[in-house]
Amino acid sequence: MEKENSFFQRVYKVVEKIPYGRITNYGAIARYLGSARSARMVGWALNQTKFQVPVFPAHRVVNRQGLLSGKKHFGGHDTMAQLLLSEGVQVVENKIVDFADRYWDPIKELPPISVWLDNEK
DNA sequence: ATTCTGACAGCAA
DNA sequence: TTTGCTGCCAGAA
Repeated sequence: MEKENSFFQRVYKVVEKIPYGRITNYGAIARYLGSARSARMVGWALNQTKFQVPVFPAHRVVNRQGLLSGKKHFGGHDTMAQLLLSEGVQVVENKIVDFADRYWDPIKELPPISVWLDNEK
């Protein structure tokens, strides 16, 4: 069990806000949360959301090159790619085709994390 | 308690 | 341009 406002919890809150059909990357989330060098941990956090119900949109997070680096953690074969395809996001050879157009940056789209946290108190 | 290992990314060489 | 090291946080051994 983690603390309520642990880094992990924050990651989840941000990922939940990623719009349908849009994607972002690990680094962007880390930066948004104020620890720019924790991109790695974002992935680690998502790893704990496997097989969660309702489906946690972890498939909307890829690495900065648009590659589905977390693919293997979705069990089966191309589950991650298929989830994306079902949202209209084209994937070719583990890579998102129109990455730039689909890109969603939490830093631009969401209010500052500080404001957000206040809101929930 | 200490050490290791990640779904990454930035920077030094 | 490519490779390698390091930071960051949490959990497992």
